[in-house]
Amino acid sequence: MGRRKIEMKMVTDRSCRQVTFSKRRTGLFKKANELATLCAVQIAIIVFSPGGKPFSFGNPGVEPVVGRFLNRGDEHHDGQSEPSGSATGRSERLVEELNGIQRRIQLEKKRGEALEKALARAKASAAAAGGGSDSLISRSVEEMGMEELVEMRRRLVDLREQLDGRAVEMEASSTLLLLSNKSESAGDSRGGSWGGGRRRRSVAKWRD
Amino acid sequence: MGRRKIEMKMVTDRSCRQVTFSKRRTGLFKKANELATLCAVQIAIIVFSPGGKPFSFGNPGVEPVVGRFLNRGDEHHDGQSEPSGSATGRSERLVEELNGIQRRIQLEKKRGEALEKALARAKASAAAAGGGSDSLISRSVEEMGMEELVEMRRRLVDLREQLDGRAVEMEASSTLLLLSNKSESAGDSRGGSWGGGRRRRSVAKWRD
DNA sequence: AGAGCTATATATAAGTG
DNA sequence: TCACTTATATATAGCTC
Repeated sequence: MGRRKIEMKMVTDRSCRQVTFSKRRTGLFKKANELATLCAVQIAIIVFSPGGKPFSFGNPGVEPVVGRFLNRGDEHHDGQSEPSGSATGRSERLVEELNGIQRRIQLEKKRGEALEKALARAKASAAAAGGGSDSLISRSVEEMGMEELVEMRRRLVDLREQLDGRAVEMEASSTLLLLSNKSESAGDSRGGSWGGGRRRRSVAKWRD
Repeated sequence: MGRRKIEMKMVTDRSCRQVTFSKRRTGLFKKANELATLCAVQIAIIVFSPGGKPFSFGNPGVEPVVGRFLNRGDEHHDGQSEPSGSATGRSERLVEELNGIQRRIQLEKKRGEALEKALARAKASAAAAGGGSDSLISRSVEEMGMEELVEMRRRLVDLREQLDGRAVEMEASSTLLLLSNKSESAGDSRGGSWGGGRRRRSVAKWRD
């Protein structure tokens, strides 16, 4: 969206990263505000700057939205509201978190597919331009293969780095989630047929 | 940003509003993902659809970010504090599943980046044109590269399929786990599929 | 619903003061 | 580091299937 296209990789330069963060944070909040305005919905965004400073946006505020998400009431909205006393709140929240993860997977999948298509087109294009010789294509493919090998190696290294620390975070939060859930009675009646191995969507409670 | 400029007022038509919500929510999450990637920051978004259904995005997850915000927020905080504890066997498994999914997301992301690079290279190579190439030597390398590509793609496609099934499985299984939390029995074990619903594809624990 | 498809509206990477 | 500008890259409104 600027003079040049940038790679979706962490900006290495601290200064540039800070600038990018500020600009994009502004843009993100603006988008969130538009979404809230156009669709009259509750939304909350929490983001920590590279320096660790917290920034937030919320309609009508961060706490009401987070609270609602965490199932602590505040259902002052027209839509459906949790049956009071429901013990499935946390479960549903976890499910939504999982759904969120699933959506991210879908996003990445889409991106991958788009890239594959583009790659295919590029190769076809190169083939057409190359006339009778396939040397160009061969060279491209060859380089790509080499590139892949290098990338794969780097990928593994990066991956391990990213996982360290993240796994810890995930573990802590997830554990808290589960432990806190334990103290409640789950007495939900809908689950009668769970043991039978019903597959797919069972907890759909919202209409979207 | 479309064919026509729209007023920043609530979209009156319910149907249009829903469509707008879906599109913009997708765009917002995408932006958030980019921000998180480019600047390596923690971010969480929670939004309720017009119908009241919750959607969320989080890097590394909603819970970690919200928790950090609530506990150490410089701007807001409601004094919420979570008790800490150790993981149980069951939660450990769930945590591992979550971590696994997170790892896969990272892999997908990396894959996209790699393909993107390859694409750029292919284009550049094709554009540069004129490059002579000897069929003798590069032939073998070419074939190797080709095989490499084909093989890698196959594996990636497999991974994608697994991820899709896995995510769905996680959703159902987690819900089952939590709902039947008090009945208990746990048992489990690493290898098997969960309680009831398995899918045809047995998910091989990472390694390939 | 949900997946494309443009024509436009916006966001924003660099550049400039 | 900020405030602005500007050339490009993206997002998306309205449609179609």
